[in-house]
Amino acid sequence: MEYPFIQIEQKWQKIWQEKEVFKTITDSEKETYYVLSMFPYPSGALHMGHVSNYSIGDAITRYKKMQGYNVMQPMGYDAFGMPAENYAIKHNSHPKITTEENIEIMRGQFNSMGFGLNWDREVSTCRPDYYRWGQWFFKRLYEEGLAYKRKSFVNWCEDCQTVLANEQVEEGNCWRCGKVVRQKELEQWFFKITDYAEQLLDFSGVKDWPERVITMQKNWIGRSEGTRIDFKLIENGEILSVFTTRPDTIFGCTFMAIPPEHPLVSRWLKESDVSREMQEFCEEVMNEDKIMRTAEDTTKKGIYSGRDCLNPVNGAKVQIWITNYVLMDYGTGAVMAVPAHDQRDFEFARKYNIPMKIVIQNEEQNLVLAEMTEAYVEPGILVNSSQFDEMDSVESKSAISAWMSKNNMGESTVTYRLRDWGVSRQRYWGNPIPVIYCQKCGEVLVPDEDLPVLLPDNVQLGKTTSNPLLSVEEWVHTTCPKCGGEARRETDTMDTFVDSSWYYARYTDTANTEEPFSKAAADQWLPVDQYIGGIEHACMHLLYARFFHKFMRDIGMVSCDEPFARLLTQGMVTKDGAKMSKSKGNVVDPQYIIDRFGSDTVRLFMLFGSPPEKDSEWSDTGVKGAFRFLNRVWRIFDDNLELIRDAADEYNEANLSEKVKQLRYSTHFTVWKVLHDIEDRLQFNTAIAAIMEHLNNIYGIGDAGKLNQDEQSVYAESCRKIPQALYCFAPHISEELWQLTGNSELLHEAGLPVFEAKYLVKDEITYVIQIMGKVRGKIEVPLNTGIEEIKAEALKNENVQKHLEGKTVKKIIVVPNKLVSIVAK
RNA sequence: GCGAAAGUGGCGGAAUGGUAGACGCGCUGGACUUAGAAUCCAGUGGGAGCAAUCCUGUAGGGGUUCAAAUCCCCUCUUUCGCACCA
Repeated sequence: MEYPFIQIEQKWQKIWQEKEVFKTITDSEKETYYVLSMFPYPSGALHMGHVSNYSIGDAITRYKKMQGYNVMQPMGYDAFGMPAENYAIKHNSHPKITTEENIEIMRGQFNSMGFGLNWDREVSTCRPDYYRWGQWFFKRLYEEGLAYKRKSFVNWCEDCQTVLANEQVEEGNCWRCGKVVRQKELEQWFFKITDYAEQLLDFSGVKDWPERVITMQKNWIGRSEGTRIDFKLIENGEILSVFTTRPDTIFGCTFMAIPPEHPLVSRWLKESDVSREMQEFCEEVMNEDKIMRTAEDTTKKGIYSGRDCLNPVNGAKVQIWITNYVLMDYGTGAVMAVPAHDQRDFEFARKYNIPMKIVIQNEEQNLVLAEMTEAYVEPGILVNSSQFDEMDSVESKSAISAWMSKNNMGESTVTYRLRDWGVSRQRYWGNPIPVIYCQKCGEVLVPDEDLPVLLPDNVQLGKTTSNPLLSVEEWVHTTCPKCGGEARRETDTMDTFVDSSWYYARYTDTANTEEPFSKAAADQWLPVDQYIGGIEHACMHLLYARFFHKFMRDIGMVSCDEPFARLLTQGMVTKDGAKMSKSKGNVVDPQYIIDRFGSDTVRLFMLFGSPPEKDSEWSDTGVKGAFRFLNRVWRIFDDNLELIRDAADEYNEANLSEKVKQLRYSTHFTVWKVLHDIEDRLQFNTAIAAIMEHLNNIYGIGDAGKLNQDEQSVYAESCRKIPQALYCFAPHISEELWQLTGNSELLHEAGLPVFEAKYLVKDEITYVIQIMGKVRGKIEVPLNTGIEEIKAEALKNENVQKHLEGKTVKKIIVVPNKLVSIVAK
């Protein structure tokens, strides 16, 4: 017989809803706790990854509820984005319709899982009441000088007349028509996240983030101290700046390397005397994959631009080469090449017969150009460097920088790998950028009272050239808010990362129609106490959200420095060792599993399978195992209900058998273990394992009816603790059993289970005896036995004596309550 | 290529310097049953042995330590990210 999970789950979901258990309490004296799982893209159905992720959030929510916190666990939808638009183009539908349909389905699935979500606070980024405030934020960023426009390259398919995302480019070709993708320069909007680079490197405001996420973000930001050096073009004296971390090698600079994207190059390409080879070279390099281009083992190539500049320190003439190994996005987009002391420059110079010059000598002073097979990149002594000769190269860096600064040749500077955040998207299904272009007034922001700029419904998807919104003539044509004259709307929409950069704050005050959220609501709830989501967001989403948060703080909207106090990066759900995906055909539909085994079983399996931050492997038989366990729990209660419900709390210690005393130890140990694993380690799999082990111990007692009355009390207690211990992982069955055993309050009101420390104390301690690191025996000694006595006891052990024969004991190490290690030779 | 992490039985995993393999799956044997399913009990890294016990074993190689899955170095493999996927 299977336990009646369908009735039980429906019953409790209804009760939680009717009693509004998971609504936040207003004006509460209780301390708040904000649990947030990354909101899903409404793809149409929950997948196992969602179920796994949200089971973690719900377990934490229920734990904190039991602890008495005023908990908020909201849910919403990251509803803008490319998939909905692509789907609409393919199926000739509208993203608004399909998205809302999908949201309906997903909400139903969330409810059938019984998650304790605060549905009053649902957000969906594609609804005007949400995206209105995204536009509002764009304006505030603009006003603070943190939103600006500049030219930038995009993937462009000439055939489809459209901009392609990186994932739509397959081996350099368009995913739809297969034609080659080119780089096209467009005016684009950027957020100046680099202004916050220094603050984003500071993680002192977070309480508990995985060290690896912090490391990844630090590397992503990539702070680098160095020197800006200004070279002058010979032809017109124009300044070409480079950034270098090796100013000590400046006297060894023999050429200049710049990428084809460099503004100087675009200018030269337009001049009449430009060579065909140079044009072709630039074209070719610009369309190469950027990751491959910077790869160390990629063949370096370049072409002499025909222009030269002057090395400011010695007036040497330096050729300017256009190359494939320098990126426009980093530093100043130009590199002073010192082939003798940089490996990439070395390879390049050898290939094109560019001269080299040694300016740093090794300790033996025996570096000779002709014999070098690779660049000398180690520190050394400066040579051929004028007044800096004989200086230590490391020390010379600051000296040379200072000297150049004094003589207006450059200065010390800090550069970041982090680039400004390009937010322009030439797509329909996104948040319109609230800017109007007027012939007279130029770039004008849409006034706050006119927000939101509504996304028009009647767009011609897939049939337009370039930007979809351009097809809606009546929408594009508008009047200038300043002069009332004819004007056009910006037709770019915003990156969906903008929407997800502040949603956590909107949840605190979703009903607000005057502002994104009130300061009071934000102060009550922020920062998010526990944020849960995938590691794949380590650099982008999490960094963008931190940037937004710091900006919101700077304009007085929030008080704290960080959006997410604690972060848990959960693993993905795999099957047959691979990520579940339609293309691999290894997708398991959660709904089917919920219908067959119930939400409690699915949750229990997902949480038991692996620790939350690791990937978990789906297993059909494993799910049955989780189901079997819940049935075993149910059966113990079903078989012994009167006994468990009615047994007296008090009992006479003298009448307990050793076996029952061990059961009592198991009860209290299990409670301790569950609390410890959740509270201190967020490791649910071992907490669940402990409950399973305890249940095995209960089964080990056999027929409870045969126990004496005092023993039955202990037995009853061992069962009564289970609903409280299991509540976070399998809440429905736990509530049912709790009620069946005579309790009228709900489990979150009952609070966390308690254990008694006195029952965790064992009077005999087992010591493992090691000789030279190998286990040779075990001894049982009474608690608090002295160290000398333990040593003596260990040496008496028969097997130990056997292994000590012919050896001398040099040292005995005693680790209290654990082991004795004997060193003998 | 660069950055980050992971690698333990047939499988998911436990142990974060101190008895490797808790717990679950699977498998094997037994009980119950006309039979099957379900359930319950027992066993289960590999090797030797009747047994006590011994040897071996945490991707591979080296090191630190009385003691290493755990710390350090090198190699290999897998996963995530690389800025227009969310």
